[in-house]
Amino acid sequence: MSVVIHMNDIFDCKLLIVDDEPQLRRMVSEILNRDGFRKLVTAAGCNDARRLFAAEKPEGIILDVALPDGDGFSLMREFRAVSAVPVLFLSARDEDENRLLGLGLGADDYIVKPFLPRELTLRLRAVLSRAYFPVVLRQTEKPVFRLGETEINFNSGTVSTPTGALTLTAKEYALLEKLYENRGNIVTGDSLCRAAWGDDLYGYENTLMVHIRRLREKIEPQPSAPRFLLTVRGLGYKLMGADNQ
Amino acid sequence: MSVVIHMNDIFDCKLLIVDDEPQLRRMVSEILNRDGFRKLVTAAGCNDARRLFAAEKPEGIILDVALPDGDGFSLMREFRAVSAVPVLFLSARDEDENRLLGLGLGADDYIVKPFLPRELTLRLRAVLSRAYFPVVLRQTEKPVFRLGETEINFNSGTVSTPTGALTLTAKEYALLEKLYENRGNIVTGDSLCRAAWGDDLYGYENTLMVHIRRLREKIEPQPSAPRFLLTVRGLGYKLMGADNQ
DNA sequence: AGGCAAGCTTACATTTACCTTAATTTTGCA
DNA sequence: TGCAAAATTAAGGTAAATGTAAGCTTGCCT
Repeated sequence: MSVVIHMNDIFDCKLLIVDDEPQLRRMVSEILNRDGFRKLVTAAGCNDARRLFAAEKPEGIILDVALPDGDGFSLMREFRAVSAVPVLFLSARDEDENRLLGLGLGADDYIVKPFLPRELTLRLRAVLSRAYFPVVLRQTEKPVFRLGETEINFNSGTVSTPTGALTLTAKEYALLEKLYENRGNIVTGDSLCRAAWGDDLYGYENTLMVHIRRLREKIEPQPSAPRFLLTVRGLGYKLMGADNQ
Repeated sequence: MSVVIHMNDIFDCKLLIVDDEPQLRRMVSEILNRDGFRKLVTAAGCNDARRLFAAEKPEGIILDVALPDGDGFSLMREFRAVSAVPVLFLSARDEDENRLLGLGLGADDYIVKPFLPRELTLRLRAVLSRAYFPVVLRQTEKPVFRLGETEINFNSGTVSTPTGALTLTAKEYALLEKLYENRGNIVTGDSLCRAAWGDDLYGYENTLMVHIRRLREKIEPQPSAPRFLLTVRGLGYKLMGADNQ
């Protein structure tokens, strides 16, 4: 449980993405956003990056090695001169790999393009965890989510209703978290399964439904007539956002 | 911001699995299916594979090195002569490994049997990602689409009109998505059917019309006099683009 | 004009995806 | 080890989504 809470706080980090290719900027943004990072800032070049670094004070940087108006290595040295912000490099070819290793710049990690979305997220999480471990421990506040009369607290994994407080089980927590991250949007059953059981599950279709049912029993005033956790027949499930979309 | 609710990515790739052992065919199919790949075609030998390659036009191939009526290497050369389809080899023994590496055939990757389910999926995903990088990029964006007063949100699968919000069913979603992807252009009835029912549909002509009608009821202010989802007699249907083309 | 084919509409039948409950198995913990 | 909580499996039920059919309308061609 504590691990989950710890991970959740990593996602609050403000990240600066520096790449000259708009496509790649958008892709990285989408991957990270989809995987839970909410505070993303992008820069197209060194000058942009310097300005945003000063203005936004990001807590993590994803940095392309090759930039049109300079290079990632020297940019990182600048940043490192004034802050210990963790940096994750994106390098286009293996040849950069040697430079990264050899220069001993203190890059926290690097990824060679093309990369798997999952890999980016995993490495970034690792980098941020290492850097902010002591801080993160203290920063255990996560916003409470309201659904009508019921309040969901992801820090404690509890749901408080007018009739009392309940605690979520591990699977319930995982499912609700995934739904919450995509609140307002449809989440496929497949996606939910992966969130709760990982990529390698071989189980009955029904299992997910039973868990959804139990979750509804905890968060819905009337589980049989759900108002917040809706099923979208043929597509998946959807948790209502604050704006009821 | 936008969350991909469909598997609009590498999981949409049609895959051809070539292996002479029925057991292995089934196992690979099950692993891939379980991990999210939905379009799987299997072949028992070279001839089968050739036929299916021509008929199905797979977007990825998993190919056993040893086949009863030929060998995987030459089969791949044939495929590669006419297409850049990514190929993932399954080799029974380590000795094949040297050949794979040495021949420089351009195999995208290979796995030595026996392998972990997870490894197969991961390597395949990597192979497909590399191959379809630009395609995947384009498909991950799902902005909100406006048609006059009505707004279509593909993320939440909802249509909001001046009189309230409606949700799309699975078939309606599939059809509208296809029309949206080709907005401004005519989409044949056949193409729409394939989008909603897959390649193997046996049904009444009428079915599509009924669904189009239902869709119109949700997105058109006046379903009987459509302004956005037009029928093009003898050809198909057309969804108006933002510029009403 | 009139006939024909393509498409529309409506009501009804059927299917399938999902729900529900309960029994069974597994897991976590003392 | 044994108990309690959680997770999974299983079976039967249900309604929304989908499919079917039959009669109707529209546009096109001779």
